[in-house]
Amino acid sequence: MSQPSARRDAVAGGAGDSVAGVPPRAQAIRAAALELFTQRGYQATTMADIGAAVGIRGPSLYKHVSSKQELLAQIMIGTMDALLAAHRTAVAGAAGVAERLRRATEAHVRYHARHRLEAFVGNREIRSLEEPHSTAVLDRRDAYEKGFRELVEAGVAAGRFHVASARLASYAILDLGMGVAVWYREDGELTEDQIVYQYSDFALLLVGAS
Amino acid sequence: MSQPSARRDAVAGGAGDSVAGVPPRAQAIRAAALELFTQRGYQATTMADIGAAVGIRGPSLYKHVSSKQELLAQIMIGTMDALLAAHRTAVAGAAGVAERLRRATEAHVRYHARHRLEAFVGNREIRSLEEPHSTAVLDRRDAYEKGFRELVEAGVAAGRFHVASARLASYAILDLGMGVAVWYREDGELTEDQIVYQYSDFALLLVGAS
DNA sequence: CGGCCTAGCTAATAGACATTAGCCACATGA
DNA sequence: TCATGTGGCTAATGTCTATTAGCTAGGCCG
Repeated sequence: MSQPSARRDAVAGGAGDSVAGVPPRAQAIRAAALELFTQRGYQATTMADIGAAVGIRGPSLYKHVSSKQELLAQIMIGTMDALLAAHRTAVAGAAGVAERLRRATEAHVRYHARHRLEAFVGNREIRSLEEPHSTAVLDRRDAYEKGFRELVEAGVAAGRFHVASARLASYAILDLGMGVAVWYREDGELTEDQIVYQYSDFALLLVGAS
Repeated sequence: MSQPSARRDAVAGGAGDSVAGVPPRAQAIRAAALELFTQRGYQATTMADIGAAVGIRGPSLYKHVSSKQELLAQIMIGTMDALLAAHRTAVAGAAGVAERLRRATEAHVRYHARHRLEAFVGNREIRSLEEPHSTAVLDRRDAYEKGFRELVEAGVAAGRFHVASARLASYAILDLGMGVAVWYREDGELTEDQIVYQYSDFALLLVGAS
């Protein structure tokens, strides 16, 4: 396998990051909601729980956010946008289809490790989203999957990759990353970089990169 | 890669199968619950929904099952037992560590395709389980993961596999199968066998089988 | 025929929970 | 000093839901 990309910091934009113009209290609420949604799930998390996590009562939350559903929607749409942005940045300016796939996989896996809460909730709570948020997220998800599939197809067309089904290979690579969000821990036995590079190697193996 | 195993039918025991001694109405209820839990999630599914799916009212369900929680627990524990049994059957009597890993992966992926509802719910609703069911399922899940990890470790010890981390490789293989339960459809463009064999090849590639 | 079990029903029970209403303390700035 | 906006609180409100109670029709066994 070729060398991993040297760019290790191209992933940002998670729901916990501070955003200009958004009051800090609202940020803290979003962060607490993210944590609780991850641990208990959206439906099992009450507004009182979220309030308690930031030291206030449930009803007081409405001074900062408009509804529980909006909290979820912001997390999920923000996550998909960050993921799409990371993908585009990773792929841009990479030479050759194998290098592009490597970079895309690195960004994918890195995002799922570094923002595992967002990614976890993003993957599991689509059913809890109401319209129009639901389609907003599904559209972005489809676009993201399409990006990977086209990368694989381009490699096949160029004779550099060898797969029975481009769709199957891209699903496999995406599923690998999503798994990371489930089990990754910052204090685990493997560092983020180790996982990112291993999984990128896996991706190139899967597509039979020559 | 070597030839896929010829055994294509060693996976059974899903929650929808008829089981001796369990009245048919209870079976139908379990099947309906499984479908609804998959589509909407456990919490979002009401007893009235499940009742409607079998043509009766919510409270009438209690003539057949003892609680909503018991419905979930039976699905999840039954699923894990079936998965463990399929794994043991697949591995038993296989010659060589690569063949054992291939068979185990085949069984894993085949179960997740053929019983995608059970597998889907089994993966996503652990948080909805109450004790002692929760630990019952987690214990089985750990045992299952351990089975794969030991397979990979045995291959490494025998000098047949080459991985940086046996744990990472086994997580990757397991995650691949779980992904199948999310997107697999019987009428999709790929048959169950195509997916099973492709993914088994992927597994052997991932561990660098020689 | 007549009792009884099965499996359904509707009505009550009891508790959550998101969200709204209305009140109050306090800081800030004129 | 005082008017005002902010951000908290408690107390409704209205709805939803699992589960239990109590009733009934109908089939099966004597």
